[in-house]
Amino acid sequence: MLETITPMKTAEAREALLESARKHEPEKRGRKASKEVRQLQLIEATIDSLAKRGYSETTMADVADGAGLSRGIVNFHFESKEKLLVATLAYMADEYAAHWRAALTKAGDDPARQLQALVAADFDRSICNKRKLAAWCAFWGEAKSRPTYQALCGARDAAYQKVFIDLCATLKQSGGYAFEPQVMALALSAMLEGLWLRLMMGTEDVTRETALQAANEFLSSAFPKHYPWPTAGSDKAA
Amino acid sequence: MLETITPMKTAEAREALLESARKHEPEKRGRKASKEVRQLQLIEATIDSLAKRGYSETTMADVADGAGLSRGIVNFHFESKEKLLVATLAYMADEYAAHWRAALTKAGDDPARQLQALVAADFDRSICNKRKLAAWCAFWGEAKSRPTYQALCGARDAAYQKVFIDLCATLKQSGGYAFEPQVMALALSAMLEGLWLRLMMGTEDVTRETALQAANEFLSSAFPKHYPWPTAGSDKAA
DNA sequence: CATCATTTGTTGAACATTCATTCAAAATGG
DNA sequence: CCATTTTGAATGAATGTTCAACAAATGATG
Repeated sequence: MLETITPMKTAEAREALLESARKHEPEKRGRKASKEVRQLQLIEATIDSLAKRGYSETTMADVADGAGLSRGIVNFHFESKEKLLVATLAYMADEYAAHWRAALTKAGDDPARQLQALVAADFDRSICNKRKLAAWCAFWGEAKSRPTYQALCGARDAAYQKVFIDLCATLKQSGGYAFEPQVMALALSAMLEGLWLRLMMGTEDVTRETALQAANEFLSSAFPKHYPWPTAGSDKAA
Repeated sequence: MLETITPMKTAEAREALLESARKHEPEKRGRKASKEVRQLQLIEATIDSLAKRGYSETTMADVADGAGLSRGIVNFHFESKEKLLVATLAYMADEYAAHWRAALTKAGDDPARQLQALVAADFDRSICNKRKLAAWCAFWGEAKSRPTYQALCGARDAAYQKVFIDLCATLKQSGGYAFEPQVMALALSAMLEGLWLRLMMGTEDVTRETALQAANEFLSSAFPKHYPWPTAGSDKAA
């Protein structure tokens, strides 16, 4: 009955919703804009549910409730639960890709800066928060037995792996390192994902800052000429 | 708290039971297996189902069918589906811990050998195969919203993290490295888990051998004095 | 050893619940 | 007034659990 805007969940979700709405619809055309906004609203509610209840406990009813809408609405905007989840994963993959590319562009032309920027981007607040990480992990857990998820998660990796390999090869040239670029790139990207996993679990006292620190120590170890260790002069409290 | 029937047997006795459990008896039904064997049989069937269908699609009926038994049997040996899954995770965690400790013991007293042995153990065939990795990942995906899973997965990490830290600290001493042991240990363990994730996905051409190679390159980068790079003479297949 | 009683393990159908989907009706907006 | 969107109850399928009956092992008794 009351059509007042239902209170958006987190400020974060609201921000993402509005930003995406602007991005996808530069010139709002009434009905269509409303439709897209509603879809994003449902996708955000899906991420919330995945983070809060896990994949296996995420229900259509919970998504609809989370969005403050009625039960049947999801099957109207998305044909089925399966398609809603695929759309959610695609949304997160797109968001990640955009963030990743932006970081790469912003880093300029120096390969060393580029690599560091890509690593740091993985731990940016907008990408790396418990809510999104939990959703990613929920999909990972199902990816093995779902080709569609596997493809979307795989696309996330494969496209970036080549850039990592090229950067490793370039730095190897200029630094005279002994590693194999392909192998080192695999180790690097695996470590980034592993740190995400650790952050998601959240059992230990691993924070975004700690994780980024670990990633940077990896860079200093693998590319000492490009990322020199901080000198003893700086503080190093345990 | 939930101390289900987890017989702390020796590795040999456990292996014998497992072998009996894996055996598929085409003979007529009837009780011809001890309680422990039947439980292991059901746990193995659960791992199969998790690997084949994923967590959310794993049903009691599928587990029973996979074990070649009737529908109601699981609720007899395990009280509920939830407890079956907890027992399965506990079983895998125990198996991993035993394998890990055995590798550490077998490595002798040299810290460098110990660390390398622990890394290599993670990619041993008995532990690191698609079936088990898929099951692990299925639990990871649900761990965020399930304290019990989180505790069991967390125990897997926390106990070993300290050993990693100590080994890193020791090697730092003898090698004069600049890293912070805690941070390097985090990077190392995260990379190992990330490689597992990559292996599980199985999209790229990442094999157990490739993954181990990446882990060893990490060791060579972080501890160059202890794990020197292979000279140009050795093979380096792409 | 034979027979019976008891415990233990197993079955499969019945039951209750949860949940995705459908759809007719109502609401909304142009 | 028409097209579009939303609602909420109805529906049917899937699934975890229960349970009464049954079968096999074990033990007791003569």
